Amino acid sequence: MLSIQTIRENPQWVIERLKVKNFDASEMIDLVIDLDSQKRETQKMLDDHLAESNRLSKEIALCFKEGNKAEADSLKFRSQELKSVSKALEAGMSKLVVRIHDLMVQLPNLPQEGVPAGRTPDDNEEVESHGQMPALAQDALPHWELAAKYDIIDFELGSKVTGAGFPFYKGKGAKLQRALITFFLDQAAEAGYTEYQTPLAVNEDSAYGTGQLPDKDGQMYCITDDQLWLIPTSEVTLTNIFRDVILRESDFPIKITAYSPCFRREAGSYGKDVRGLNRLHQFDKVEIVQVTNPERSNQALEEMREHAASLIRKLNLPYRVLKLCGGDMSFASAMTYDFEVFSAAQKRWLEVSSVSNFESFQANRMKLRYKNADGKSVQAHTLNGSALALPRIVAALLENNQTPQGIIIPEVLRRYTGFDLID
RNA sequence: GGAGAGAUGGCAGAGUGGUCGAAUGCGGCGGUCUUGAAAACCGUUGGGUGUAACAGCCCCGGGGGUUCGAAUCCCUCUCUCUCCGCCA
Repeated sequence: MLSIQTIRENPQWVIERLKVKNFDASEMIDLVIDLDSQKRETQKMLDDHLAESNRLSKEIALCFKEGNKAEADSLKFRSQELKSVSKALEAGMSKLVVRIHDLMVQLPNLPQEGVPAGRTPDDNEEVESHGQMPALAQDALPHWELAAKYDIIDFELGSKVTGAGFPFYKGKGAKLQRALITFFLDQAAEAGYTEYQTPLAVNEDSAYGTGQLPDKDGQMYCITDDQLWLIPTSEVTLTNIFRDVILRESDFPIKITAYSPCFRREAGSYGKDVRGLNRLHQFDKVEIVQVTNPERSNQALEEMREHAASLIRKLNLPYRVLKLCGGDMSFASAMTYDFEVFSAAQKRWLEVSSVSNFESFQANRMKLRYKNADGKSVQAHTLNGSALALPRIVAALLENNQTPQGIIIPEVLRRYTGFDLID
């Protein structure tokens, strides 16, 4: 959520910035500003009435002490009158607060100056590419066929036991999953991230805090009986650790990581996008999160970008990094890099990581602050990124590393898998 | 799941209707003393909103109610602890 101060002080600038995200905010901003000034006016009146009530109460107490009952009764009467006015003002206030809030949560985060304008993924800007495209044989197989051939992933069994998009991993396939998770976590630890194991479900406040609610609830699985949501990423649990927290500047940078399964409904997806491992309802991911002060957050973003890139390099996969255009960025992000690996048999780029700086957008929502040098509490900045999401990495590894003898396991993973070939 | 107890400032812990935003202790910060440190002593020390700065207003787990007035009384929710049951 943007801060109301930003909107108050610079409405035109906010509108301009949001155009980069193809969001026409002019009407909403006007309305917010109007409601906000009404709110402030009402607040002032209400405060004055309350001040008078407080004063009268003290006077009444004094009258009782002096035994002046008649005076006390007349003051009581006045106080009651005041109170009914206060009640009306208060009702008006809370209506305004709700209306303002409802509008505010609909405003996306402002993209940074460097974010390219654009509407579709075609407008994203490639900022880095690395690695050789593998030269595969003519009869190279897509990963879902390789998975069946070597009996390492069973999609049909998942469909039977749970539903489409919930695969079983089996034998060397299961071990490969475990190896990747451990490899990613070890690398994160080496980069200074503290490992967490978090709950896999969150309450409504948390889902709201990172922005999944109020309007992205269609993407999450909900446990209605207990009003819990399955996490779509451990970003939700990791970031909500800091909900309603006031940190000290010396706590920065906070760097934390977690492996978790992620649950996504992915309503509306279809076709080749959901084939095999390309898009699942449950998948594994190692997430990295940083909380830091505003001055350092872009530096932190670059550091996280390099971390994700180094993982892909170590796995020997060809990849490219895209700076997302305004239209392709998420609601909450101010700057996002996407990482795509090339999955050679499908001949497709697959997104395996997304690293974002949310600046104070999430922090404002969840009241995450820190005390700066002046002793003022100000909003911290939050960032997160995948490091990395497993299924598409597995897809690319299977496809790119296939040989007549079997699938070759990258050097760095062998100490974790205990084997160097899937055959 | 059943029975009971509780939730107060960074922590501990007073406060059961009227200058209580809250005693006291610890911790933190500043100072005196010291070559330096410790100890001792003195001072200071919650959050939010608002203002040019004051003032004012709100906050004693969350929400609602009673009252002129609520940390204190009532209702409700959440959480914690103790005992019993069940259980990886």
